[in-house]
Amino acid sequence: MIKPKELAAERQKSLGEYIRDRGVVRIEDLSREFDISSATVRRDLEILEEQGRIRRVHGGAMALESRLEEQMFDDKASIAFREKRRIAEKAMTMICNSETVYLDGGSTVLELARLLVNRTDITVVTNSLRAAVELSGRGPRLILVGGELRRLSQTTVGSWTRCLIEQIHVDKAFMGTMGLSFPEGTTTTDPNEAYTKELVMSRSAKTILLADSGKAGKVVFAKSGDIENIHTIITDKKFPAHLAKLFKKQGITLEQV
Amino acid sequence: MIKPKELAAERQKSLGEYIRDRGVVRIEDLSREFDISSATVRRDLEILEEQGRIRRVHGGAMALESRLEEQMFDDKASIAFREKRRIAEKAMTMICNSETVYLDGGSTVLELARLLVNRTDITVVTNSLRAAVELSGRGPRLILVGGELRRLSQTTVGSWTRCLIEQIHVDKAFMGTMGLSFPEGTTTTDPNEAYTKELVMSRSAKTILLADSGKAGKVVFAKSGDIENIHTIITDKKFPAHLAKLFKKQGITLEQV
DNA sequence: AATATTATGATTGATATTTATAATTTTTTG
DNA sequence: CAAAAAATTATAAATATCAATCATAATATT
Repeated sequence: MIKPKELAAERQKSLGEYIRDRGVVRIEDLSREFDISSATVRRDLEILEEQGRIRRVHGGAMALESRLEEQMFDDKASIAFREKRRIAEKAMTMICNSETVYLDGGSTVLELARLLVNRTDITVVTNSLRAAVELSGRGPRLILVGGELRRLSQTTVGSWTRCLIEQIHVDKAFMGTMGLSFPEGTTTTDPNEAYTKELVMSRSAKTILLADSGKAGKVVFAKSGDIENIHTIITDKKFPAHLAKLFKKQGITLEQV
Repeated sequence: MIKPKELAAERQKSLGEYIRDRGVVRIEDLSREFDISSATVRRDLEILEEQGRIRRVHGGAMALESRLEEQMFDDKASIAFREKRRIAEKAMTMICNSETVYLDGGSTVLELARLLVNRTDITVVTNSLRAAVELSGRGPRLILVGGELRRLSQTTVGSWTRCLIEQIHVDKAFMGTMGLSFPEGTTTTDPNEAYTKELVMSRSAKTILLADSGKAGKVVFAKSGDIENIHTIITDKKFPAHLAKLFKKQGITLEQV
């Protein structure tokens, strides 16, 4: 039985998938597995690298999917996905007709964005590229906040964001966070991101924090918001009681779903 | 079993379906299966590719990945793909080290974006959501222009875009267009989009227009740029000679690839 | 029926792809 | 640190595919 050689383009696709599956492969293996010369493997890898699909290393190639990004955004697989969705569902009920809302970055807020694809009555302002993509096809009127894209969070941050945010006013801002504690408030890893968050909260009538209990008590590098600026926190049942008490004492509405 | 010879158009339809079913086919197989010469197969494939129904590759043809997704945005990316990619490749050679470039919307410019995934030395400013997504993983420093998202083009437009664009200055702006004619210049369907385009061109040292020959002589609703503001036009060989002459007389560099 | 138009298939020089080999670079090992 | 091993790049030859051309067949037009 003579197996007809694969088409070059077809083979390159297969090669890419093969590499994605294994993570790393040596040229020797690819050459044997696909029954092509090492020169051809090299040329294919070169093409795949140009397309940004893989990264070539001495002796072979690596799959090029930033594990960090995957973990951060590998939607359904992430831990606490259920909690996050319930939190997002609760958040949605708080959006009234023809309101203008702000959507921050983070996986919980992204869940909220997904729930808004049929809300054509509202206006969404966001600095989250992922949220924007979710809502780009149909749904709310969508306003993107410009600025430099921060790769890790896939949000626009920095001084450019000011130009637009300073000119708007939203009814409700739905914010994510890395850490939530008392009395530090909300904290995040990147100062630019923190700055943008504070700015948004200052332009919003109400600030609603979406934070699963995993964030409770955590403090990371940069402060992104004062306790006083938060109106509502939506979290899950596992949120520590002592923290809940402290926040309530501050006049914050704390919803546990 | 001898089939009565099909009509050309009919056969092309069958060919298209055959390719969609298999995903990938080589010309040899199509020639045998449909009992036509390889020359005819090639001609048919050329037509099918022009219509954006398949993608031709060396040795055969491939079905397009996700037809549904593409059509969602009224995507013209797959028609005249070859011309568009060649134009984009030419455009890429014009981007020098550590430059800052602007990427407009449109399928040709989107092709250019795809070629920039490994250019970590440059900075890209764009109002195109799709270009942003292409470059969001890795590659150039990426700055998004904020504003209201126009669904059809997937670009941000309108007065919000001003806040950021007015504060920047780019080395080269790579612009798309719906129509290109003389003496009208570039035209597009949406006035907001036209406004944003003009603004960008005023903030760029050089404006490079990426326009396949299908745009030549077309005039649509809103004027998006004067002839005088264009420095270079990159188009394909089929660009009408009389228009080419006129543009060159205006001092515009016209590259036909 | 005569003619023009278009489609097809064969031919061929031009391109593109693959492989093998030699030269160079990088990595490993003693 | 240098020699050996391995991998990459560069080059050239062999092969396969493509695009242009032209003669012929099929179809449409007058």
